[in-house]
Order: sequence, then structure tokens, then C-alpha cells
Amino acid sequence: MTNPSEILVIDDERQIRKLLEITLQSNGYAFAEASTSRDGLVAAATKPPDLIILDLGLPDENGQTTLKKLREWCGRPVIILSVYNNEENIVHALDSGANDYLIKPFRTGELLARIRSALRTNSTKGESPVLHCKGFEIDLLSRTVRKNNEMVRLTSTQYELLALFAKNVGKVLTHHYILREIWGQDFTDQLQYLRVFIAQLRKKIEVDPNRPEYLVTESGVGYRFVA
Amino acid sequence: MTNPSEILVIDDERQIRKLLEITLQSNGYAFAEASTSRDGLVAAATKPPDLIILDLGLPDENGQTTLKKLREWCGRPVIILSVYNNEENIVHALDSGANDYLIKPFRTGELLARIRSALRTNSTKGESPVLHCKGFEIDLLSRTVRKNNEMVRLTSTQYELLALFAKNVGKVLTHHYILREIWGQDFTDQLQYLRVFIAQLRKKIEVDPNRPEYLVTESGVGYRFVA
DNA sequence: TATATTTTTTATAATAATATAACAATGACC
DNA sequence: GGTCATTGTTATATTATTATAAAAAATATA
Repeated sequence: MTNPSEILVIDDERQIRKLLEITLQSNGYAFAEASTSRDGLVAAATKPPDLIILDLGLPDENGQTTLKKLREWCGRPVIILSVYNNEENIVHALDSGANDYLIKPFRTGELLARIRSALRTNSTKGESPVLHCKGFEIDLLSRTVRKNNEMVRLTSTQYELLALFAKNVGKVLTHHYILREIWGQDFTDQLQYLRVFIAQLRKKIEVDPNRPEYLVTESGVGYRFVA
Repeated sequence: MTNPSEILVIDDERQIRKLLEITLQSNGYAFAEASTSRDGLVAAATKPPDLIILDLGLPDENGQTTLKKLREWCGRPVIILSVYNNEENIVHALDSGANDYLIKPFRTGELLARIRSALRTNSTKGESPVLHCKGFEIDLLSRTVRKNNEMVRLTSTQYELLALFAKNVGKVLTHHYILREIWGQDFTDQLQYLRVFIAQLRKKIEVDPNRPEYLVTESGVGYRFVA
């Protein structure tokens, strides 16, 4: 038989965690827990679970922010548990990448069914918060980049750009797309920004910036990160 | 990519269908509808939508049964809309393959967010559209061309041209048609452009450019890509 | 506030892709 | 074979695109 799906519960209420531990384990799931946003992110990164149950009302950080940070590198299904029943919160959470949103107090049977549903659709997609390609190691959690185990110091925008490429290895990313992703909708015609930052990145990651082997130009279309 | 996602609404209440039609269309979705289980299944089969919204209280058949029949062949996300708020119905529907379950009356903003969420998870399983013909592999998403697993570097126009041929394997494409597709309406008489680029392509993809086996000339008419 | 860092602008050099013309090759037809 | 219409090839001018440096502005840091 296959080993059980692991579910990470991030919630600050001890009772909820205990309740979920019993419920989940008696239904054949492996259980992991965290009581703060920070611990939750670390737990998700160090031992990637198959599904995450996230409370919106965490003590150290807004749950929506946690969700967004998580979604930068983690594609596993996330079910939100929250006392907030207002539409704004629900829409925001779902648009930040949540797969489902349940109001507390919840019915355990319904939660289990929603867990099964989420695991069903998103079943085969193991990933890690660290992207490896060629000699590169891009840690999406700590936002650091290593090339052949040596740290590469990048500015915020340079990092965003490289991470975007690393998530789309081999594909041509159009100027328009890159500008929208990094700078936003209003900057899609600022092609020059992109050129400058591509040059900066090349200077930092290419052996010979004049003859790029990673960040390749696709003239008239965009750029491509080759593997 | 650019054409709107189509959503099929299966509900017997005319007002709900009308409401959803307006809501969905004003949010950029294509709308299709059915008022009975039977019609819904036929509609889903004849013109597969990207997502299905299914009411559980249909006149001709139990919604749960409809869902099961649908799931026998259809993998697209299904969101249940129902007046039943009891756990048994919810669990049953989710276990029958529904992706989400919303209670009527519902908040349109929330429904739209749940639609986005459902479409997101099911669309990122991105099988990139790759054209295969003979030893060729043309990946339309990443704009890459491989011949016998070796990358072929093409300029923008060369790629567009080859992709056009690959999408129409075996068909004769007239000079006029090709020029209009690649260069635009104003260039349909620039036959010479085409000759030059055909020559360039042949140099890159043919074994013997003098005796083309892929890009064949149809004298007086145009060119054909043979498979 | 001073200082360093990063991003945005501007200017210009370098490169690549395309358009165009001139000529060569092919094949149909007489 | 010779003529004509069509197609293929190559070289080069033109245009478009990209790279890079360096200054100015904005932002963060001490």
C-alpha cells in the first residue's frame, strides 16, 4: 500500500490542532503541526506535506500574507480554516491561491470530504522550495541563489526575475509577460527596464556575459532560461 | 490561452441561470446552460466546457447520480450549487467527484473566486501543446523546435513559418495565405519574402536542402509540409 | 541627515533580423 | 535545344532590436 498522505495543520489554537490530530490520524493521514506562520512555513519547506490546512488568524502574521509567501514556491493544496465569514476574506484567500475555504466551527465530516477532494485533484505534484537547474540552486523560501554552491548576491528585482525564469525553464517568456509578472500591468511597455536587468543578471550568473549560456535572447520575442 | 473559459450551468431554475449568465459573461466567461440532468450531460459531452456548475435539485434525476455519470468520463472541475446544507449531501457530492460545494443562496463574488480557484488548479497541469510530425517536435508554448531531439535555432519569422506549416501538415498552403498569416494583409504580394525564408528553413531542417522532403514546393500554388 | 544601494532614465554602441536586388537553377512547352 | 515562367540562392543594405555604460532619481540604511 502507499504511505499515507501527510497533512500540515497551521493553527494557533491548541484545541483545534488536537481535534484535527485525532480526526486526521484516525482517518489514515499523517499529521504535522505548527502554531505560528513562521513555523508553518519552515515546516512546509523542510518536510513538504501533501496538503496544508491554514488558519487565517495566526498570532505572528496575517494568514493571507502567509498564504502568499507559501504560494511563491508551494503548489500543494491549501484549505483555509477561518472564523471570518465575510465575502472579502473568502475571495481574497481564494485569489491568493487557497483551494478551499471553510468557516469555523466546521463539520469534521465535511472537512474530511474536502480534504479528499483537494488531494484527488492535486494528487501528483511533488515539489520543493528549492529549484535546481544546472549549477543553480534557487531557494524560494529564503530568496537566495547559489551557483555551484557559491552565494550570488542579487537585488530584489534581480531575484524575482531569475526566479521567474527558473520556474519556467526552457520556455520563452515574452517581454510583455515578464514585465507584467515583475513590474505589473502598467509597465508592459517598459522594455528597457528588462534589458537593463537582464544585463545585470548576466553579469552575475554567466561565465561570459557576452556569450550567455543560461539567459538566452530570443530576438523579437523575449528571453529563455535554458537547462 | 486567450479565448475565454466556457462554463456550463446545469440548473432548473430559470432565474438562477439568468443570474449566472449575466454574472459569468460580464466576468469574461463563455456561458452555456441546461435545465435538466439529461440535457446537461449531452451538453457536456457535445461541447466540453472548462468548468461545470451543477445544481443538486434537478427535476429529472438526482443530482448526485448526474455527477457520478459525468465523472465517468469528464475530468473538468465541477462546482455544486445546492439548497441542501446538511453534511451528508455535501460529503456525498464531494466524494462523488465534485470539486466544491456552495450553499444557495450564494454570494456571487465568492462563487467567482471559487470558479477561479477551480480553473487554476485544473489548468496548471499544463500539457504544453506539442506538435509531433516525423522527427519534429514543435512546442508551441515554449517556442522550441527539435529535430530528432536536437534543438533547432530559428529566428522569430522562421519559427512562425514552421509552426504554421506544422499546424497544417499535409495541406497545401498558398503563397497568398502564408504571406497573410505571417506578414499580414499588406504583404500578400511579396512572394519573394516567402521564397527567401523557405530557403532559410530548408537549410536548417532538411537533410539535403536541394531535395526537400519536408517543405515541398507546389509549383504555382504554394508549399506543403509533408508527414 | 548623510550614505549606500537600488531602480529608472538616457544615450549610444553592438548585434541580429529582415527586406531587397541580382542572378542562378529548374522545369514546362514548343 | 531554346524560350519563358517560376522557383531557389546568395549577398548586401536597411531596419529593428538588443546590450551596455553611466547619470539621475528614488529608496533604503545607518
